[in-house]
Parts: sequence; C-alpha cells; structure tokens
Amino acid sequence: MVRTTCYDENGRKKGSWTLEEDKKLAAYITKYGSWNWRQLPKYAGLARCGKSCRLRWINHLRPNVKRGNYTEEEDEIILNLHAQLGNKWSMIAAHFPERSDNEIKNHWHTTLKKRTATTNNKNNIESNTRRKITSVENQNASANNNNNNNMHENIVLESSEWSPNESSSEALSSIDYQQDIFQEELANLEEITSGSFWTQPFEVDTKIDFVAPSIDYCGLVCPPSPFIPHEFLSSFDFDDCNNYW
DNA sequence: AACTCGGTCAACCGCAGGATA
DNA sequence: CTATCCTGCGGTTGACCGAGT
Repeated sequence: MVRTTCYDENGRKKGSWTLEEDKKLAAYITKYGSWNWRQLPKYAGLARCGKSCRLRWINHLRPNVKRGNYTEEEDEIILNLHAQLGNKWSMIAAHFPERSDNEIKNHWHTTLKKRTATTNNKNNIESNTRRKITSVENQNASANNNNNNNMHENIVLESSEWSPNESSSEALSSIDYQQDIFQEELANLEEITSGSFWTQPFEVDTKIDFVAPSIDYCGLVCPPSPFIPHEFLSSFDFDDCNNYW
C-alpha cells in the first residue's frame, strides 16, 4: 500500500511519506499551525505540494486521529448516514471527529458497501441507529470539550497509527518525538502562563515596519506572525526574503 | 514453492466553490 | 465584476498483503 516515490516536473516529491517527512510536517504544524497549505511545505523544508501535506496531516498525523477498529455501532451509523446523505463523506466524517473522510470512504468501499448489498433490513438499521447517532454526537461533543481541556493528551500517537512502512522502533521513536515536541510546547505554555505574559498589556510596536520570516532552533523557517495584519502579509515577498539566508 | 487474485488503504487527481486582489 | 488563488471534496489509482489454488 505504499506508492513508489517519484518526482513531478516541478521537482516535487510524490508517493509514500518517509518518517523524516512526517517529523518535519508534524513539527512544523505543531509549532506554527497550517497557516497556508500552499506555502507550508516550503517553510517546513518539504519537497511536497501543499495538497499532499494537508492530506497527510489530516489522515495520519493530526492529534487523536483514529484508524481502523470500527465498532458495530460506528458501522451502523455510517450505514445510516450514507443512506441519508449519499457519498457526502465529509458530512459523514463530521459525525466522527477522530476519523477522516478518506478513511470512512475507504471503509465504506471495502466493507460496508457489501453489507448494504446483502442486507435487507435497512429500515431496522435506520430506526435503531437514529437514536444512537444522537447519543454518539452527544458523546463527541462532550469529548471535544474534554479535548480542549486536555490538549496535551491529543498529540500522543499510538504506534499502530504510524505509517505502516516503518519499523516498529522507528514508529516508537516518532511517538517519542511527537511527545517531545508537545512537552516542549507545554513547557513554553507554562512559562507564559506562570509569568507576566497575561497581566502585561499587549502593545503593538508601531515602529516595526518589516517582519521577516526567521529560522528557528529546529532549522524550520518561521513564517511572519499570524498577528500581523493580512494586508501587510499579502505584500510580503517570501521568495525575496529567503534570498537573505 | 510459485502464482493468481481479491481486499485493503495511502495517496493522487480533477473539479467546485469560497476568498481575495 | 473578473481573475486568480487556495482549500476541500469525492472519485480513482497503485501497490502491498494474505488466502486460495
């Protein structure tokens, strides 16, 4: 299930993702967020297109992503939602915050489609699961609230969730790596919250008229701050700035 | 042991639509 | 109003894997 690596006419890499690329992408998004998918790979040091990065993050690297192991209840909900919505995978996936639309789509095509072809008790499923959908949605809403309060738990990936073409030791080290990143972020957050950060009034330095991307200690290119007005960012020439390094 | 074939799933592609200049 | 950019969606493909022969 691993596509062979190749390069397009622009020299951008295609095919399966390596552990190194995953680390770069996860590190960058954890630190700076996905401020612009198209520009992101350039600053994260990845020879990938933005689309590929986005897909990799959403389907595999984002915190709390759940893969495989569908419960009977989940299956029934998917079946019912599909009966109502059709191939609206993103809408169906909205009922499962921990699963991606791509994964649900795959699960449908590989498993559930056959079930709908063989089963004739669709009406029973609908009546039984309509109640369950509400129940699961309530649970998800509750889980989301908890997630907001326990963000540091989200970043932990299970070894089974890492790319299958990696050795287990590599997968384990990648988990450690993600945890390290988060611990670092947590430490920074604690430093901020314990200091005078929140008590000091926020002041905009009006003298600053040029904010260049910088290279941080990880070797990642730090984009201009998201707090800088958009009209300023839009006039910023990233390519020109990169020539300075 | 070698081969075939269907199942599985990660990743790519093209398109639509919203946002912005 | 139009053009361009960017994101997200759904369909499809390609390659691995395991069961069957």
